[in-house]
Amino acid sequence: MTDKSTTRHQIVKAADLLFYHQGFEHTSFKHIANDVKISRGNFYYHFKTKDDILTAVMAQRNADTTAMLDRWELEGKTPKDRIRSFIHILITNKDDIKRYGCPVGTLRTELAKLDHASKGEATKLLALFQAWLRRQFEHLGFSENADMYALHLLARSQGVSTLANAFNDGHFINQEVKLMEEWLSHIIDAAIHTT
Amino acid sequence: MTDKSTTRHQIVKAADLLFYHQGFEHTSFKHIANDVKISRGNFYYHFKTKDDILTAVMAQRNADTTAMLDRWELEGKTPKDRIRSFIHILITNKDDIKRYGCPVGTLRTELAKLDHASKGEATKLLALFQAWLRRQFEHLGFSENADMYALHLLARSQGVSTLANAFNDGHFINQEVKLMEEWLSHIIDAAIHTT
DNA sequence: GTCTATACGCGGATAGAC
DNA sequence: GTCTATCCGCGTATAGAC
Repeated sequence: MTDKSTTRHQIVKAADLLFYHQGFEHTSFKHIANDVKISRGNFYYHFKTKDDILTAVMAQRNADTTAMLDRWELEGKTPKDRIRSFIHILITNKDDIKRYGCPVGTLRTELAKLDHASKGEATKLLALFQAWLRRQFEHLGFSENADMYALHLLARSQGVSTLANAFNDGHFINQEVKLMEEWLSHIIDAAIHTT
Repeated sequence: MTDKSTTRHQIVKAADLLFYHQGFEHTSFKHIANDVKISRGNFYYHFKTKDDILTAVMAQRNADTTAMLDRWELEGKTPKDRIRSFIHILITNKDDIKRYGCPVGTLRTELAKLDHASKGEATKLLALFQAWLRRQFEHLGFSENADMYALHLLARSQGVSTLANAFNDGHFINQEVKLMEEWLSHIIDAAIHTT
């Protein structure tokens, strides 16, 4: 665990938020410097280039996401509970999603368009969720369809974020979360009745 | 119908593609000028600012989308057929979606982050699809849930585009299109059995 | 470790010749 | 209607004082 009070960490934290809120390319050193309350020149003591900041942001996100998935793994008693933890981040982060969309999806899309060196890291973040979900579905007994279900759920979550942001609609999130939970219950029930 | 051979129209067409492929902010006059093969200065005879170009692009997209929806309306014999036309653009545009995501969704997300004046126009484009889908569901007899179904389908389409782009996965598109068609048949069947 | 001053290039935008 | 030349501000990045 790195010390969270260091200037370096404050830069990473501020940059992460700004990249999420305004986009990576649009965010300048000036923006970050204002938030962290340091001078623009001071930056280059901590990071050589803007891309280096992005690299640090991606590493931090990766660590945070991994920690969150581990936590869900511990807290959820059943795979179904754990998958519901995933579905419910849409509710937990509702306000941010309405305002800025999904932090993972939107940044990845931007970096892909810029053909940025870190776009692979951004995709890894999505893959982290995908692999975790797949494991949960496997534990539910879906050996064959686990991967399909994981991607399906991830896609629905992305779509909900995109539209909730576009129409600034929190009610829609609640509605879709309910549908996802029903879908989850349904495929589990259907599997039981087949065996 | 405006003359498609004019320089003005060529600029709009080139800009539209570049905004889609590389993003609006990242695209410079140089990029567009290279594609259209005119000098940078010549631009300002046709458009006063970069934002003016975007406005023209959005107007063109709006017209094109409206025309496409009208065409689907005529070609589809039943509302179900028409909704399937919507679902199938994912297949039709598969290659572009894999490479660049959904043109409507990704540009809208970018403009929202930039808090750009045209972000409302971009949202209107999504709303065009939404209203059209809602009407189809209403024609199917869903008076109460028509809006929910329209948003649901739109969200799934957005999510599929996002992930197909992230994982560069065309097979996933086929898979999800099939699931959407099954979902459509299912809600129609369920409604019949209730009445 | 943090600051100020500054170099440098790029992108948007203007002026004016042809 | 298209061109070249040019201005200007901003953003990244560097140098060097404190």
